[in-house]
Amino acid sequence: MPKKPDNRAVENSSRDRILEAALNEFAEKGLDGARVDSIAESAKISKQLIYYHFESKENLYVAALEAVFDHIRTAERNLDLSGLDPSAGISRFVEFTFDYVNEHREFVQMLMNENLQKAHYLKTSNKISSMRGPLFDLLGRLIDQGVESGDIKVRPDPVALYVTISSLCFFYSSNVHTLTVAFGIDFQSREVRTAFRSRIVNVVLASLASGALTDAG
Amino acid sequence: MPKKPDNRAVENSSRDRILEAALNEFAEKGLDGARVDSIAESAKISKQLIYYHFESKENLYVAALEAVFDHIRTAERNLDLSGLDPSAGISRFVEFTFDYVNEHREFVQMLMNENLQKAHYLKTSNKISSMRGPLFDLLGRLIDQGVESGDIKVRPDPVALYVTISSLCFFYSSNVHTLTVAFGIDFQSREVRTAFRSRIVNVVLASLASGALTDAG
Amino acid sequence: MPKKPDNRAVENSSRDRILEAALNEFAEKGLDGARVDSIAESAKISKQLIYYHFESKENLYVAALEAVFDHIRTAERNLDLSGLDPSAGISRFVEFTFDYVNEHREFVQMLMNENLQKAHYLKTSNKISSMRGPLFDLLGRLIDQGVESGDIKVRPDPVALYVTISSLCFFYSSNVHTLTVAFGIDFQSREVRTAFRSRIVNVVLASLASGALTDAG
Amino acid sequence: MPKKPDNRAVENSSRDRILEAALNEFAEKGLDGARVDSIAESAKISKQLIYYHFESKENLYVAALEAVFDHIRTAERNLDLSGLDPSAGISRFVEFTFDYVNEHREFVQMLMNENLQKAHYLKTSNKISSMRGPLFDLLGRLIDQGVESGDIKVRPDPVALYVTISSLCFFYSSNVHTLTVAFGIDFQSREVRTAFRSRIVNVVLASLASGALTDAG
DNA sequence: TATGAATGAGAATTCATTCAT
DNA sequence: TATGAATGAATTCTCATTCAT
Repeated sequence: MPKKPDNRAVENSSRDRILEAALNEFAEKGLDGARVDSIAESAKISKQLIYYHFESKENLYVAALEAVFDHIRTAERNLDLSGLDPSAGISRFVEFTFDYVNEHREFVQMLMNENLQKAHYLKTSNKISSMRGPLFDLLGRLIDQGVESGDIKVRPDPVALYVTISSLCFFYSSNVHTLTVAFGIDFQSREVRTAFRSRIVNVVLASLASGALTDAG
Repeated sequence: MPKKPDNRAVENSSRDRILEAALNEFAEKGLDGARVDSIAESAKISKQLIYYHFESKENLYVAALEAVFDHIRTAERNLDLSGLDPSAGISRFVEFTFDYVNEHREFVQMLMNENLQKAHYLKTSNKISSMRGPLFDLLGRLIDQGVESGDIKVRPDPVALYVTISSLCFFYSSNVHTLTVAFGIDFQSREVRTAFRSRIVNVVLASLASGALTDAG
Repeated sequence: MPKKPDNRAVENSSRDRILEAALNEFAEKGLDGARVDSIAESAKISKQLIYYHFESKENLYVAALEAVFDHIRTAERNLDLSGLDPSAGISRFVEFTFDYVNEHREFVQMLMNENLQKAHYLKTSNKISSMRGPLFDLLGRLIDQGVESGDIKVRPDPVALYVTISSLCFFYSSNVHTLTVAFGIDFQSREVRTAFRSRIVNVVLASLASGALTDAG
Repeated sequence: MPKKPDNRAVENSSRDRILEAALNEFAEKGLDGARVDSIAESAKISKQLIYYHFESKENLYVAALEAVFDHIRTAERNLDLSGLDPSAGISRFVEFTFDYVNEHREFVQMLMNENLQKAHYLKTSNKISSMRGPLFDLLGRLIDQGVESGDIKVRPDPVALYVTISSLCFFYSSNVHTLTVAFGIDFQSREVRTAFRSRIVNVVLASLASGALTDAG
């Protein structure tokens, strides 16, 4: 007379389901536009359970925000650049960034939401201690390596490099819709994406080579 | 027996005040977050008057969106690059873009809002016929000129160039808050801004020179 | 073609109707027990109008509390003891108090509610500046008069006298229900009430005469 | 094969803790204002256990009400007036009452709550058979004694006497907060309390002596 | 053109209670 | 006896919109 099978692995805990549903809802609609009812519905639990687990809509939003950062951190930590020369390493780095923001629109949307709210909840959260993540340090090491090996002639400012890469990758993802309307080209299509992806790598490498990103500006 | 004085000038002003207040509110809070009450309050008129002039909150949002595009178009039309060689012209172009997005956060915010809503209202509006604006054509002409004069060795894709410039300028403005949190540097300060502004110019010129932005990618 | 008749006098403003309904509801059920829905229903207006006029349930409670104090103050001011000798004046005073608390259960209930909440809202309200009301001063004058005329042998402490009268009158009204259960007598009936009313007068006069209420205790 | 240890002593304690916590909560907040969650928290047990022991919030309220009456009955039964002459006996009686209501605010609060609800649950409870308690009978005997001995000239109505004493003592405790606000005197302080305590004794004795409390009124 | 009063539909949140273990 | 998870039914409050003038 066996008890219920242990299907814990199969059906996520309802807390997890709530968080996942919330993430989608908040990413798409923002804090104000999101509806607790609709989160409950997609998580297939009663609305009240949300309050049981998360206390308030705002708290849930913060939890979703933290989840999104958790995820990207893990992905970043798994990025392995060992064995690549500086230039290849930076290329890989750019590609990783471009792919991540294009495959994880929720992350991009949450970050946009946060910026629209002047980073209000990011500042609040003490779980998102450092927003930079491990990749920034990686970038620093690549620069050091490149300068040492002579591959990089002029040492770029790491922040400038990081922001440049972020700008080029993030904007493509965050502004797909207006770009698509503006140019009548489908920026979500594989072709356009691929073309921009490699151009961005080129732009970054050209900037490094030219010394455009030095500290002095 | 004409009784009503011709107070069109006065009447107009209340409509304008509403639009201005709405623009601020929508830019900061988005369509969902914005409150009609709060718009009425900052415009110092009754809520009803908003409905008299604009019919609905949604309409008012569209009007604000159109106003924002109206404004940038006018600014773009006033940009005079005559007498500048291609490289200087493109530099000026980049600087204009950078300055505009940093001085007109409402524009940036409205565009972010639109992207979060998959450009829903931009697609709808028939007043915002072309989103590209006059500058895109200007850019085309600069490229032609440069290629002809030999200043530009490899003809870049105009869309790629435009998107690159936009990415670098827009992201800086749209993500100021998270950047500030991430790096503990005040990205709104004049110094940091100036440094990034000239670096962006450099990046664009280096990209052009290196042929990173050709059609082929 | 006459417009609607001016029936303002007949049908109270809806704000007044809300306040009246609220007073009844809060008196009977307390702040927590009261239901905004039920207030709206008895006032025959939409629930939302309550928020339009009073902002919150709590605010409405305070308004009701203030109304109740407004009312008793007016009644007190209309009490005319001129021409009565001290003893008759004090008798009249006691009777007035007894009658008021028995005819205005809402007042008694609101005061009980406040005491259960440690006078939280009474302390908050700045409209209920002085809780003592004009009667306390009147009592002081009666005492002075009586002492001067020799009718009152030992000067009583005015606070002690006031509290004694209040105790005897208020308790009868506030505890009618438990008294009725305890003694199987209907304390709300005219007979019982009348009997207690005159006994209370006697008790107060006896206390005064005996010097039981002097300052020293 | 008895496995369960006899932990009745331990088990009991959680039931008692619930009851104690409930009593405090109900006394302070009333039936409507009380929160089951908050009772569970202060009793340091799970909310479910409350339902296990008491079935419903209402039941728990009744249990708390009964507990409060249980307690005062026990205290009353322990009051020993033997060996005191009628006047001293009545004084002691008054003092006991005054002290009890001032030291047991929960009792006072529960009674106020009941009166606000028109004694609804008092009527219901069959455990609180007689609300009068043993003291009322004691009072009757004191009167008989006093009349017989000649100490009391005019036989007072026992109910009138009881209600008079209750009024004076109970009101002081039930209305401490509003009195404190009204007169700017701390009615909870030992000094004020002591002064009122002895004045109340005086008032009662004066009333008895004067015949103010006879049946006829 | 302008407003104060009023409302319907919804939204977040609360809370007593039950379920499964 | 004990608990954490879960829920139905309210309940307060919000907000875009309309009505009457």
